[in-house]
Amino acid sequence: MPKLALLDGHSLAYRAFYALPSDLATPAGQVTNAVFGFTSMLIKLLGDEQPDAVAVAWDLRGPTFRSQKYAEYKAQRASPPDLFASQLPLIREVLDVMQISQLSAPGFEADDIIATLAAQGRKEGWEIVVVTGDRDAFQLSAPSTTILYTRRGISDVVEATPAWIEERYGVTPDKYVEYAALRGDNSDNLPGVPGVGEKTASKLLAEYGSLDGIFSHLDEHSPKLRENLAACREQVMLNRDLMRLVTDVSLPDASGSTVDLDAFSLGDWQYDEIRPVFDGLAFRSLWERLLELEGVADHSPAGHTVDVEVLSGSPEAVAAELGDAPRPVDPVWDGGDLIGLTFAIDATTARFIRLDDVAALLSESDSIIGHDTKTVLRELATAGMALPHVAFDTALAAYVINPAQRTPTIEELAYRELGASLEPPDDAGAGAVPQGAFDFDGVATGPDLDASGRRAVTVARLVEPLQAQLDARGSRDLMASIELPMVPLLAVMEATGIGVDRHFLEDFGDNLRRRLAVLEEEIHAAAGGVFNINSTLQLREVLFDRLGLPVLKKTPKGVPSTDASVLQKLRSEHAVVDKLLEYRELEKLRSTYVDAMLPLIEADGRVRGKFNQMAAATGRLSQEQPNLQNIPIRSEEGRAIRRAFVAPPGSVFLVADYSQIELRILAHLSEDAGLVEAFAKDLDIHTATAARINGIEPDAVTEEQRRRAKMVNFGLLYGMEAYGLAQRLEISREEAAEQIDAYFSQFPQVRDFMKSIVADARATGYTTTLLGRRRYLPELASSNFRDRQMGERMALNAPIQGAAADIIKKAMVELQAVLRARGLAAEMLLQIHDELVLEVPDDEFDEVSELTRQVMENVIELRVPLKVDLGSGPTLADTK
DNA sequence: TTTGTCACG
DNA sequence: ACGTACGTGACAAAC
Repeated sequence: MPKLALLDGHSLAYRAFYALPSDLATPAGQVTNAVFGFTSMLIKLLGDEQPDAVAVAWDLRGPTFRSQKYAEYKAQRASPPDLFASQLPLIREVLDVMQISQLSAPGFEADDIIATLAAQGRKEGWEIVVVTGDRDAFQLSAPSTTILYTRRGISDVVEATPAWIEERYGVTPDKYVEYAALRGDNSDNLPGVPGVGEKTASKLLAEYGSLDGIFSHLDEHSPKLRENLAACREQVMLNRDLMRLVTDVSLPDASGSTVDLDAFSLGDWQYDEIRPVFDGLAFRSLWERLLELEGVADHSPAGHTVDVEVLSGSPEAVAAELGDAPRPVDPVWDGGDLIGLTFAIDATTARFIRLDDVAALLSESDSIIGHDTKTVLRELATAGMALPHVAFDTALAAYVINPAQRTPTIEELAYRELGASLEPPDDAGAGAVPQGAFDFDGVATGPDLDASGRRAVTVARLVEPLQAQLDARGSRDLMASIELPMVPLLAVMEATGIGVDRHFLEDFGDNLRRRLAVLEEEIHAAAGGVFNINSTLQLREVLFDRLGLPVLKKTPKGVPSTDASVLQKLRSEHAVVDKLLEYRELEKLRSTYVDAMLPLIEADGRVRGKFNQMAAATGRLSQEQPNLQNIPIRSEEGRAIRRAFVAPPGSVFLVADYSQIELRILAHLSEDAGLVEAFAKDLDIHTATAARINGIEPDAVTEEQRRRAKMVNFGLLYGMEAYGLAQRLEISREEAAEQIDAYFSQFPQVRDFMKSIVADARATGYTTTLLGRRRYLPELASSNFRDRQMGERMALNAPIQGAAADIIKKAMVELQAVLRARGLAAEMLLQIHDELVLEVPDDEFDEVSELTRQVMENVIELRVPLKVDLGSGPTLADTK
């Protein structure tokens, strides 16, 4: 028996609207609670009831036969809130894209349409399921017609069978209308008989069988009831007529009096059309539920079961089966160790290769594709194995496509790009496991190889759509010639690490602790009591309440700040402030650079941080555990930490840093004559800037003038305003504004460039670097002034900081190629944004120094020369 | 997990 | 009246 599901659109949408929170919304701010709830109910219905055909009936605005018969019908109803009305077109869109028929008829309500279709369907041998939040539909209940009634919310659905209705209301479905007519319906503005509620109505109907029976035996009722019934007779009869659903509504596309119910059959869903609609509504979980419905596997690109075999045999035989590179791989981990790689063979097959055999399978002439390949390559490098090229990396591609987003997992990417639901790995034992992996009871256990195979296959499928997006953004080259070659290089750098003098660090830590103990005691004495100096809460109390120092600045939360800029200004107010500044400095060194570093030193005396290639929105690298990009250098005390980083005997550190690379990029991009000339002449840029701002000769520039010009120069790169400059220079806002005005009048092309950068970013929604790296700036379109201003500053900075990142990455790739081509043993260890640190054997020093400078200075041709300063020494403290 | 602070470019 | 210079990672405290 075919099954037809009939839905009351408004009724269900309304239930959803009030059942779900109105903060359910798309990122763009469209509230979607009704759409979500409706769609959720629809998907549940499709799964639970498995109907063959579905139709949704809608009420139309305007008069109905009911309102014409009875002007008060639903007259008390307020018009629905805008938030609800605005969602109805979205529900219709969802239904349209799912090819579900929608019906309405002028002068009738959705219920009438449903009653008509149900009556016809029953005649034609369909099983009917009516889904509604309106009790009027109970009159349709029959053995072959189930009413799914949403009692409350969207999940409390009851199957209103004839038995259930009789049990609940004491009447059979065919008497329900008369029962309801007696009782009335407040929501439809139909008054019932006073004194007649649920109990009396069902009792009367049970006794007299019908309204006619009740009214023809009026004398048998109690005087009060008799009076009320008599008075309401007209109203009750009217109620009955209005509540009785019409079963012969003439519907559009009807041939004669009947509709082709087969036309409501569910069609083949076009997932590529449905997905954008669900994506637009941010319906991620609903999309996944949709995919889980029966019949979906055939349409789901990565939903195939991937057959994974644990391959044994000679590496040559495996290589033959794997075919030509590049090879899609997924790493298999067990307890933190890489135990092998799964290679995708085709759309339904993959092979797991143990790590021991991988070595014979992958050489420097091979290439792989994968998701976050650096993690794998680092392990291979650590094991001393040759590293293959990386032909594509899906995680890295996602980063280049949009560097502001958190790096997606392979599952997220599969969902986003392929509309494929990729099951996360099962718990141990669920899928195929590596051969020989058994637990104590002899049950196979270990990493899920099926899941690994699915990931490897998915990686291969993702290349094309991601590459297309890279192409569309003009980022193909950036990806191919910079980001991808960086992967094996960074893997080697991570595996190499840097030498640390543990004993020096421990001694330095002891020294710090002694001095901190003294300072702590002195600070407690000055404060008149013991407190935790590291607690800003407690320190605030001491400084501003107990000692009564003035509050100069507040934190974003509105409480007094105790940061270094505040303490600096309070030095003259109280002797404890100097001690606090010193305490803070030493405590930072102790906690972050001594105590945190010591446990990271590995057995061979080196620390191995991880470079993050997909973190910074500008294209920079970052580093963690430990982060060696922020080792102190500015203060004398902090610089001492650098003595802990040591080159092995027979080698030295070579430090090569770009001089003023960001200002040079600004000169190049703005083509400002003054700036370009200053760099062409290799002048001290801050002195030259000061000379021009002040209209004097460079020789006449004072220290203070240079300091101010330097601040202006740096501030420019960040979209500084007068307020910020004033704060940093500790001058008045007016003076700061004058400095900035003077700068822009001397360097007018810089001003024009900055204006055009922001204008372009506003027009396109993104910025682009010299080498094709995009950064999207949705903040520029924000309705919030502060966010918009932030967006403008980011727009100014991103092309400059990003270009610098592009340039040094390109230099690293080229330098590595040259070093390896020449068979040199020198290794890159660190990249600190505009600086490279290499470890160079003494006998290679001259050659590597010259190569490094050559490569870095000539990696790209700008309107101004790139300049590299070199330093070297046995520790990082003495490389200047 | 968030906040405040501070190290770097 | 607000907040006020870009980009990171790490620590300690406090929730």
